[in-house]
Formats: sequence, C-alpha cells, structure tokens
Amino acid sequence: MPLSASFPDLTALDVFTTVIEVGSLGKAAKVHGIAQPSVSNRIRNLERQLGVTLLERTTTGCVPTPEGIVVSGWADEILHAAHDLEVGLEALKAEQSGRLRIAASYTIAEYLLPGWLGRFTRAHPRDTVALDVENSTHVLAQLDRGQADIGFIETPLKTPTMDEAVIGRDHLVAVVPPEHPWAKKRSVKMSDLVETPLVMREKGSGTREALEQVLKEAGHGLPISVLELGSTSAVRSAVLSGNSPTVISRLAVASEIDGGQLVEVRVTGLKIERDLRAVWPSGKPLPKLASDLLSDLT
Amino acid sequence: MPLSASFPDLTALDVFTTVIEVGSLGKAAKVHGIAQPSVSNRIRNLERQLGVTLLERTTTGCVPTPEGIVVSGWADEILHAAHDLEVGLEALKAEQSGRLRIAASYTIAEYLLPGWLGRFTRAHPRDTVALDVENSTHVLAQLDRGQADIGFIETPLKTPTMDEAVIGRDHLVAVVPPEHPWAKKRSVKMSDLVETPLVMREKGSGTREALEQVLKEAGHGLPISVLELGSTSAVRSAVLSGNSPTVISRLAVASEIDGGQLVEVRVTGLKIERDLRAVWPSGKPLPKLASDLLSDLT
DNA sequence: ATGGGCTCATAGCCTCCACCTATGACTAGG
DNA sequence: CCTAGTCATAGGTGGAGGCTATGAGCCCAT
Repeated sequence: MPLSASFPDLTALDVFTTVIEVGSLGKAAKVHGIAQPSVSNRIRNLERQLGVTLLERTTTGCVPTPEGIVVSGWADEILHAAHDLEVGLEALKAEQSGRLRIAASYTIAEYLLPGWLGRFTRAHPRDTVALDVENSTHVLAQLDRGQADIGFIETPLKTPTMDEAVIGRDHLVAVVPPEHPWAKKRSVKMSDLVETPLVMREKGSGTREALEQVLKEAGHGLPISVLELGSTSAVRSAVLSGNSPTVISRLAVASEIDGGQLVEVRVTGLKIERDLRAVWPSGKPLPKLASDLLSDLT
Repeated sequence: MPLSASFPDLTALDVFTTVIEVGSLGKAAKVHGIAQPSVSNRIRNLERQLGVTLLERTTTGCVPTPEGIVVSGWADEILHAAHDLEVGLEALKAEQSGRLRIAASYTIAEYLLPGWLGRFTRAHPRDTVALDVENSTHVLAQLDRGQADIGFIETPLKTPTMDEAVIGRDHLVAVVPPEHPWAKKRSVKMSDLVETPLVMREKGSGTREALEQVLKEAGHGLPISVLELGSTSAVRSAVLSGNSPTVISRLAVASEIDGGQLVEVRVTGLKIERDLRAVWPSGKPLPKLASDLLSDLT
C-alpha cells in the first residue's frame, strides 16, 4: 500500500529530531548548514502536515511537547533505517574499487550488513568497503577469482578450498499474527503446515526451497500457497496484515516477534537452521581489514 | 549526525518499491495515482541521486538489478518505519474523540504501540483509536477520570482500583558494541558496572532511576556517566557508534542484538525486569474494542 | 504480415515549495 | 539598560516534480 500523500519529508524529520537534540531552532539550522528561518518554516510545515504541535517555542529555545517526544522517537526509527540504506549503498557503489571487498548473499546483505558496515566504517573511516550482492554460489565464485576478500553466505556449501567461520545462525520459523488459532498453541504438527495455505516466496527462492526440501525429507508433500510474493519484506507485510501463516527467516521478523505483532509457532520436527558463515580462500592469509571485520562478528 | 544532503525522497523510495512489486513503471504510476512519465522521472532521479542503476528497462516492463533488489529491501525497512509513524500519529491526532481511547507510557508508545495499532486498525477499519502518551502515573489518572478506556504501563504501580493483565516483559539489559572487552565475557560483576563510565539517559528518567535503585539496593554507589542524552534512541546511537556500555530497555535494541551490532552482557545479580501491563478500571466491564485489542496481545 | 496494445522515454510547460536575506519582537542576563 | 540570544515574518528566486502530448520499440493476435 502506498504511503500517505502528505507524508513529511525525511529531511524535515531529520531537522526536527536535531532541534529536540540541541534545544533550539537556530542551533539546529547551523548543524544542518541552513538558515534559521528555513528551520522555522520546515517545522511549521511539519506540524501542519502532521496536524500536531510538536514544539513549545519560548524566547530561550524550544522544548518538545509530549506529542513531539513520541513523534521524534518514531522519526528516529525511520532515520535509523535511512542511515542503514546510506551505508549499505556507499559500499554498493564502491564496487570493485574498495580496499575491503565483501561478497554477500541477499538475506545477509539486507538484514545484517548495514549494521556491520556502520560500525566498521566508523572504526576505519579512511578505508572504503566494496559490497557485491549475489547468490551464494556466486559469492564463492567471486572469492575463487580473487574479486572479493571475504564472503558471507547462509547456505551450507562445503568447499575444501575455503576457510570459514560461523558468525551467527538463521532460523526459518513459522509465524502467524497473534489472533491466528495457532498463536495459542504450544506447537503444531508438520502435517498442519502442509495442509494450511501459506504466504510464500515465489517458486525457486532459497527460503521456499529450504522449506520444501525439509518437508520432503520428512515424507510430506509440497506446501500450499495462498499468496506468492517476490520479496521477503512483501511476505512479512502480507502476514502482518493478513491472517495466514508463513515460514520465514527469523532475521526478517525479529522485531515483530519481539513486539508481539507476530507469534513464532513451533512446528514439531521442523528445524531449518542455517549457519551464517563468513568464508574466505584458504591458503592466503586473510587481509587485515577483513579479519578486523570478522573479529567484530565472532 | 545529519542525513546526507541528497538523500532521496521517501515517496521516491515508495514509488520504487511499488515498481518492483508490480513489474512496470506505468502500473506503479496507477497505484500511486500519478502519470507514467512522473514515475519515469522519479526513478531516473533516484538512480542519479543514489549513483546506482536500479532497474533493467525492457519494452515489456522492468526488472530490478541486483543492486535494485537489495536497495529495495533497505527501502522497505524505511517505509515500514514510516508506516509505524503514520498509524501512531493517526491515533495521536484522534485525541479524545476516538472510540477506543488508549493511554500509554512513552516506552510502550514508542516501540510497541505502532505495531499493535497497525493490526488493530486493519481489523477494525471503522473504529478510530485515540492515543494519549504520558508517564505511568498520568496513565492511571486518565483511567480514573474515565478519559481512557485502557492503559499501558511498564512500572509496577499496584493500585487496588485497577484490573491488569501482563502482556509482555521488558528487561533492562547491559549492552556493548561487539569489540568491547565485555563482549567476550560470559558476564561481568555489578561492581564492574559501577566503575565503568556508561552512556546514560538524563537524571530523572525512568530507565536511569530503575538502574540506580537496583544498584543501591545491592549496596553499590551511583553509576558514572560518560555521556548523558535525552532520548532512548540517542543513547542507542551513541553506543552503536562509540565504545561504552549502557543499560537500556531491551525493546529499544532488540534488532541490534539480533543483528550482532550490539552484544547483551549478563551482569551477575542485576535483574531489572518490568512487566508490561495493560490496566483498566475494575468494576466496569472492559469496552469491547479494548478487550479486542487486549486479546490480540495476550 | 500488419495493426493494436503494451512497454518506457522525451519535450515543453506550469506550479509549488524550500531556500535565502533582511528585519522585527521578545526575554534573559551581564 | 543594553547586548546577545531566542523565534517569526516578509519578499524574492530557483529547482524539482507534476502534467499532457508524442515518439520509439516489442509482442501477440488477427
């Protein structure tokens, strides 16, 4: 569903949170390198767009109203996500020219790498990071050809020419909205999962293949789809607003499970765990920047 | 730190993710109610701003490039957060006029309510929700005065005139960046916590008071602050980019802990858990909408 | 094979919005 | 009481995004 037409500009939200942080419109203007009346205008427009008074203006500065406090909290979450995109993009743009060349699978690039990169680039401000996002086999190919220093994959491809380190674990979990009947149960059976229509990724996606393989090994048929979507976040949105279960990477729904918007359902006998692994060519020593990154993660 | 100057517009990101979803610029234009050339323009500008080619244009539609796929994933996270602000704001604006009047403390309003409201408003599209954000004592006052139907607080205020239900649990946890020495340890002692400078909220905030009280009860002195900040997300940002520990609500850092950007450190003997509780006046029956919301959460 | 229907791109125009500088009203503190 | 800070207002300029109209390319069906 598209965003509301009059949703405020990201920079307006950014300016607003800065105002709260520094306590005055003028100081926030300096931080952002614009004139004070511009900030005054932006905040005024922001309040008009949102329909809420955000700041108490006094002659000695500004303090947020209660609404302002909570809105700035929500705005911070948006800006946090925007920052993640920014650092991820920076690495993506560097392509082959960076000093540390990372190759990563989609799931890891999407949900984990921005956070890692944020820390890493702050610790190594003078080094550029180049990121290449591909599927797991291609990650290994990049390493083989010497076009990447370190790779990150979540599929268990054993290759004798690579060293590896487990840096985390991804679980495929069944999740439902809290009012779904399964939410009250301790666990459901695998046969329930096969008989219930699920929200799923399209045929051929890694997540779906992993699920189908495990079901097959346990002697069950293929799952039924009520809706097929092309991206993990589309699946998440559909489950959040619908009433069907899905099986999804826990990474993609961690905050929803924590916040109670989705409930994790144990499926007896179903255990799809994938080690998240860093891989690099054996033989050669790992470049220093790569081992710095790695030691942050293990 | 302010956002990059040329960060793309939220609506541009929204249009872009729609294009990927529906597979064509023209269809995305229809979804957003604008003309096809406008979409063409926006995507072109977006690619110019980001410096990355996002789509492969063919005469039969558009497919994302690998960069486009991962950027759209990151964009989805931003839009998700924006949607949370939208539904939260909607409730905030409704104020006293809504059919279901909620009073909530800041922590719950910031990190949990948007998700709950998203589901609730989808399930009850014809009902308006009014949200009042205040501190815990004020939440109880609102209920007493009949100005709210249901309240949410995280402090253990026992009042005989209220019924309550535990809907979750918030832990105050000590967290450090992964390369901090504490990250390798199984646990640290309470005395370590008192002797180490921490990033903290300002004096008088609920989080800080709770920490100080527990330390005091265990016979320790006051913690030392290396930095004092006015909001929970500011504290989180400081810890993410610095190298000092903090003690913070687990809700605020759940995704960072899951993603390995922050490491939770056990402090022996330190256990600050707070039940997240729904409260409502006893005696009167709980209004239907309120009990609907509640049954979603328990 | 040829026309209809879909795709996206380009051109030219218009409107609105965010920026700037300059100035005024107000208050706290030296 | 004056100075240095606060925020608001006014008027002018430019760019960005919207629109319509049109063209070019591909696929499919008649």
